[in-house]
Amino acid sequence: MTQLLLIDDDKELSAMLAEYLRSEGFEVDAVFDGLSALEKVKVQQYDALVLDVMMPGLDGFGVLRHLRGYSAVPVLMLTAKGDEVDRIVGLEMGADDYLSKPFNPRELLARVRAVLRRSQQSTELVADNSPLVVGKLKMDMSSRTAMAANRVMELTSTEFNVLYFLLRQVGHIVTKEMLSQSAMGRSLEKYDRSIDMHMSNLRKKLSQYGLPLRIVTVRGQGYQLVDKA
Amino acid sequence: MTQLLLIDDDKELSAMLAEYLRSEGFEVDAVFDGLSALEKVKVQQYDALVLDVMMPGLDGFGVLRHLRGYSAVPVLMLTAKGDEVDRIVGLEMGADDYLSKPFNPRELLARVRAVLRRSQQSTELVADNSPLVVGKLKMDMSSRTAMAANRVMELTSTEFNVLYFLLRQVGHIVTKEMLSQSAMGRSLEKYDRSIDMHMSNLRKKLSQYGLPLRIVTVRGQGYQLVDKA
DNA sequence: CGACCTCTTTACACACCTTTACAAAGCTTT
DNA sequence: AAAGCTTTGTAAAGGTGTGTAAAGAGGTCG
Repeated sequence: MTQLLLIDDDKELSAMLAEYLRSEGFEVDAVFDGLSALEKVKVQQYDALVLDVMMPGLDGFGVLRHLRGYSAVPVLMLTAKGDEVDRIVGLEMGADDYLSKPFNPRELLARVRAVLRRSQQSTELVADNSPLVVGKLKMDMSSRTAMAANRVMELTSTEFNVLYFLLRQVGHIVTKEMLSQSAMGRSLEKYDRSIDMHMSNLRKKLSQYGLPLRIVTVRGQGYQLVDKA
Repeated sequence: MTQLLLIDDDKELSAMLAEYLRSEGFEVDAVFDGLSALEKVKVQQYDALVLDVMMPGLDGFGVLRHLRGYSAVPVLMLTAKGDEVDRIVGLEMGADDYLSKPFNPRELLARVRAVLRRSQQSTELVADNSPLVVGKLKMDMSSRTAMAANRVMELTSTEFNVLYFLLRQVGHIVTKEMLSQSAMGRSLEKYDRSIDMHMSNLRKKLSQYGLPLRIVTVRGQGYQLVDKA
């Protein structure tokens, strides 16, 4: 069953949308403010979020910014202003799609489905552990080996995890928190510089093996693997 | 030419609205009952419908329900004053927007345009990070690089974010609040001058790389990127 | 045990971002 | 037109985040 979380302070609209989405076969939870949403997401795994921008207290952008520090769950944003700029701000902050209020519920349904379809495609890649290839770099999770143009890369275990995670998100920013979780299985603590050191070492190895890949620092946000070719 | 169909049993109001919308550049047909409306849409393709709920015979809901069996044409509904239930029923049945009577014709115009814009937008691909090109400047989010006529621009992370946001809105004013949200991920606080400093630095770099782009200040409102070419 | 490997922490330099401070420009009030 | 207030431009100071060498802390293996 596909689980959705609806976050909108307009309770009447929420109820209506929830009912409509349930009638289409989704399991729907609804909360009416940003903080409740963050709490909900902590204890329950959702397939997608429908998030209103305009809310008292923590608004939609705030929720999204917080969320993107540790989660890649698909988010569809709703905004009252039919304003293109809000849409772009949202998308740049990591929303997956956008719908301006008022909207046709059927369009919401179509977009929720589209967002789910897209995320499904990328999680299929995740679930399957067939080799991941970008340019001259090939990484195989099942044998935990990395090949740089047919040459085996000598990577430590953590380096492998870090590079693998970066490679899966090539072209996108990943936060240190995400890297810490996925490569070392723990939360990032204050003054923890491990990730930085692994990055430093990985950069050396990338150039040492002549790979046209760069690890770009995005100050205050994280790192991004870039394919120069 | 954009084609509209007006459906309202009030002939005097219809005539007035039709004339007003024509003066704004639309092609407008008007009918005065639900059945005529359904016949009209069978033989003619409209870009949007303006549909009154309260009509003798087949009312607006009836028209909409029938219509949605075979058409996705954008529909703007006119409802009785402050009738919340009508609004919800209408949206649930697939209306794209609603307006309560009596209304300002200019608001009708704005909403018709909004509905048209949305219906056009909804087919566009969303969350797109393909390179953005304006004149000699090309910015690519997936590699976080900016090229000034084939020369890589040396930009800091935040400068990149700011310029990217300005570029997406080239020719339009963007507020400092929006810039702060999209480039730094936080709200603009009072006495916060960071954006101003980034603008100052970006202006230096734009001229340093010989780009024919100016960052224009719009006092009290924000900034605007202008292509001089 | 010591030699080796890996990961983490420390330490310092540097780059980047924000704040401060003041000058200048623009708008409003008198 | 002058005075007063607000907003903006920008140099410089201050604070924070990042790069990386080196030392420390565990672990494994002979």
